[in-house]
Amino acid sequence: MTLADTNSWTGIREELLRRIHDRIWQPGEQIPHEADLAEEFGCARTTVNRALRDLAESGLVVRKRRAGTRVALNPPQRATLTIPILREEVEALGRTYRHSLLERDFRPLPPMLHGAFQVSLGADVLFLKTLHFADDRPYVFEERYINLEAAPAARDMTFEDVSANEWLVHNAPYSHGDISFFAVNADKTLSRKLDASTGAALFAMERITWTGPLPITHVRLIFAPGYRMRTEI
Amino acid sequence: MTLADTNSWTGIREELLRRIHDRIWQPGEQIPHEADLAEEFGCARTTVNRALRDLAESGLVVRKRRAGTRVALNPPQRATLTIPILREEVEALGRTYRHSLLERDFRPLPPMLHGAFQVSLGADVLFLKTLHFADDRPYVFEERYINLEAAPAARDMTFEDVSANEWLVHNAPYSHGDISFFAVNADKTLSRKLDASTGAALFAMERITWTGPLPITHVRLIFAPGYRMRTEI
DNA sequence: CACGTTAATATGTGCATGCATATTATCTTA
DNA sequence: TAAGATAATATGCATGCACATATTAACGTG
Repeated sequence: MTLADTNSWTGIREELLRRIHDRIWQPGEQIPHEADLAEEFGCARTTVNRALRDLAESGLVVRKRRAGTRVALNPPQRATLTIPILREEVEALGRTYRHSLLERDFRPLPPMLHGAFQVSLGADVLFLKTLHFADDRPYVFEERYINLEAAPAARDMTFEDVSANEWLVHNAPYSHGDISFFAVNADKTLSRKLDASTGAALFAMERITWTGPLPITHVRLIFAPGYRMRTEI
Repeated sequence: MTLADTNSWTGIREELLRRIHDRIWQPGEQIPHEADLAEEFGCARTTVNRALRDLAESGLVVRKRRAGTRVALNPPQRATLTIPILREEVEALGRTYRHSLLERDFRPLPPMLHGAFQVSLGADVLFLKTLHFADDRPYVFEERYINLEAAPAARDMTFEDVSANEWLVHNAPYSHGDISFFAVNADKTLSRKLDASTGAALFAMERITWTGPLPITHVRLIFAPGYRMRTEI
């Protein structure tokens, strides 16, 4: 083995990876089963299992009971995005964060969201419009709807000191959510707020979170020109 | 416990999750250690370990040896994107995939990429320009550079039947890579190829993959208007 | 021969245990 | 008292074993 030549599960994973990369095991081909590999490496089956489980998680091998383990035919690229709260993202860049609340009111949910974001009929939601800055330069424009049934305490928050973003993370943890990423053209408002030329292509993210069946918040973040969301695979 | 009231590691994970959501354990607070939890749930420490490891992976708790496990202060949203090869993405939508090769030649690497994509000085790379279709409607515009030192067999491929995308997945597996996502305005070429109005905001992705220290390919994908990349968290 | 039953098999998971390792607290000693 | 050695402790990891479960292959039986 190369580096971790111990019988650690990571070491075994590396060796299995090597065999896949070097085409010793072809894509689609079945690889020896756990017991055989355990014997070959002189370790417990549990250890091999751990390594194989990890490879399966990253999509490189496909496992099925009784059918065995085979090298994935089309290993999907699986990228993990870490989306921190904006303040932390800005501060991690070594810049100073601040935000300014542009609007805050209670209103009925706009019909556009009725499908994805189901609140009680006729109930008002809290609407917030916020501009986030990095070193006094606009960074993100945020529009947010908060379901007061899921986070009643939000009614009394001004969200001037602490951003809704951050407050919700601490006060209304979600169980699951949907995220989507897309591009939008800067309209007049956006171009003014984000210091972009009208029509500029802006990177945007939309997110809905729920706690159980109850929607918590719908937020759309539109990033200033030049923003890139990066990750490693 | 709620649903999986067995002493399975998933059941224990659910219960731990519930306690975090319900603020029984506050953010930043230290939670009981594995041995205690194991005793409480009447299971082996290994099982609790498995559950905690999973929570740590998703960023909800932070673990340190000796220091114990504590609920994360700012649980980062961690989203896993699955990026399949384009053909599979299109076919999964129930549409018919095809692609057409627009350009293919050997050229020196453009200076813009010299930083991120280091090939031998003066070596030519294979440049490909491809348009991907879904049901005969343009779907993605692709510009790709292939390092022939990493994938020499690419020199003899026409990439007319099988896309470079797919061919590389099968023939030049990568060990790691960088991905970034951003927005671009459609210039004249793009708007013509992708059937978009000039200036339209388009979602784009750039990806570099390596095998060890050797760069394999640099690709920029620009999606037709309206594209959204989605995932669940 | 078709079809349902049964057996074989590979992975999935749980348990008890022991040692490894990182980190913190405590105790020495100059 | 400050600094270094040492002990205590919580998590990390490996082992060996047993049983669960999904899936395939083999087998009967009408």
